[in-house]
Amino acid sequence: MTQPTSVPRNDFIRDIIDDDLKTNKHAGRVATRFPPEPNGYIHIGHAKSVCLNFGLAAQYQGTCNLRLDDTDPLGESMEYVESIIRDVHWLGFDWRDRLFYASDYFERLYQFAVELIKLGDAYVCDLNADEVRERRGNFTEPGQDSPYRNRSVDENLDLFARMRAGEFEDGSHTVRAKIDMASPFIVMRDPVIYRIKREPHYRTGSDWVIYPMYDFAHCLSDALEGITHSICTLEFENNRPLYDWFVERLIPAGKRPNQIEFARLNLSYTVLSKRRLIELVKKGYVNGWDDPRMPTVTGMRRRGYTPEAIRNFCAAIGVAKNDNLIDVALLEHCVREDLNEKAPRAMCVLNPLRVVIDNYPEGQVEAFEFANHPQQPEMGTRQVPFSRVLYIERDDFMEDPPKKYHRLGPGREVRLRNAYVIKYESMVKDETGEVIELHCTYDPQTRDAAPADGRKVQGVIHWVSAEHCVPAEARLYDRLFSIQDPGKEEEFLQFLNPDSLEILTTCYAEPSLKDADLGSRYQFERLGYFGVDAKDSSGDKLVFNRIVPLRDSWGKLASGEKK
RNA sequence: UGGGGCGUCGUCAAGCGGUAAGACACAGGAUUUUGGUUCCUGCAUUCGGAGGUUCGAAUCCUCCCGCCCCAGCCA
Repeated sequence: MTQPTSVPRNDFIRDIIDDDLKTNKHAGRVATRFPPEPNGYIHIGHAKSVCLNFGLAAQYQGTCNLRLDDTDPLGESMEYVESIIRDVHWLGFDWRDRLFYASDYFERLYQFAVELIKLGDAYVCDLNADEVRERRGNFTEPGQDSPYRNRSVDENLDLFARMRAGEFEDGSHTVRAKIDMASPFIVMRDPVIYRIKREPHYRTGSDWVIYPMYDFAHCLSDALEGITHSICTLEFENNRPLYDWFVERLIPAGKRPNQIEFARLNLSYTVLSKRRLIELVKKGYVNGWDDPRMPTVTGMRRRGYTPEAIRNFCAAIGVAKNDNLIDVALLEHCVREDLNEKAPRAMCVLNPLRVVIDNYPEGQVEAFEFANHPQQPEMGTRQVPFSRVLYIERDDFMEDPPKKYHRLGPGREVRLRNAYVIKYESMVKDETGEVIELHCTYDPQTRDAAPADGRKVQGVIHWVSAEHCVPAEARLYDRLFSIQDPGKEEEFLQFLNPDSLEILTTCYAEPSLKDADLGSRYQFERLGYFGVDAKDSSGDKLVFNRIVPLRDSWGKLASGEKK
């Protein structure tokens, strides 16, 4: 597995690390970690964190662990763990043997809590959740001490052991850190560090009925793994005093990790809230976590995005502390930039219109050899048959074309890509008045040359031989949400774009695509980009996903008209 | 409302007292057998606002304004 060279800009974090290195704070080490909770699939927002953490480690010749932060059994599963492992690998990062689970630390975390109790810094509280909330105070008023706050160490130790042994009901007791009920940091008002929860854990089963809370588990897990820089998102800034509080009490100086926060990714027209993505999947608005409309890593993979493109995107957006709403156009730019270079070209007709070349010999077939890429001859060539009857894109003909339209219409000429210039002769309509067939003539001299008389033919359209083309299943997707920032809206489902419905249609591809390498990507000239996805293909059918959505609707995409 | 953060082009983002990088987007133009690509060109006299310090301020000070986060036994 290659470690990507493109890392996000991360100046302010680099400054911190450089400073720590200078003062020899962590004995010259740089150790980071990517710590997702396995309660969903990772998305483009996680990718930013992955690139940052692994990128920083690579930049400083340090290490980056993959840690599953599985301290709340509710909603966590092995399926999610496996998806995370797969997706981080796919993105191009390698943690070698540094795969960890917070759940592997349950015993050690328990011992840390015992130690904290012995220090007199934690106690067992008999208040239930409602009672705790009532006594927490609010932004302007301090909270009140729990009546159980001053139990003896021995009593606390005994109670905690009995919590672990399952003697108490769920929610009846907690272990709380004894800090300050009047702290302006709400999180410091005697936070719960252990709760009773009879929920089977996907890894530890029913071994435990008590589970550590994030604030307690995370910092200590970092310390246990020797993490030096624990990078998380901005909303944890308020938790940093608590992070430090635990670490200062339980971890020797010199081995204490530091938390650094950066702004999470927000993408226009995209929902990145895990809670909401789960809702989209569970309620069936999409076909699953890997639906090409999902902003998940696996969804983007099925849509034809490349790991390189995603990494470049993460590098391009930078890392800072400003709240942001990145224009999805930047993501699409990165995808285009990468695919433009590596995607072989092909022709395909989505909405066919039959064209008969009247002066082309009946039964004749020419096998043209086309370059797979206009700028990269090393990508080779392919054979494409040309014959008397072709299909062209319906939008490439207009009965009454506007001024700037330079494709086919009455009295017009157009070039068939890589082949001849053809001239319109007549059209055939059905009883409803719809054009169902065009008759044209071709100019045999124009195969690899401009018209001899110097006349200009501006339009170039794609085509496929009716007799030889292969039908394929095309899946067309538009963006899921219609407003720029659905992530900010409570009722985000009402902003589902009606045009985002999966469109299944038959397209007609050139025959060379029958042997297409499923899983690879093609750019369909004059159509935009499509990916070919192996996972969803059946038999010898081809499945195309639109990779880069153009701004407008599908109709405009095919016609490509400006304004 | 108390606290924690953040405010530089439409969107991101450099800048760290010496006179506003870059990217995307957008607008022109050139090349082009993809209306693609590529290639030029343009795009913040100004850094949330107002004062102040200084020869000099986006950078330092003061006040004000705006946005985000925190009152889960979620992470």
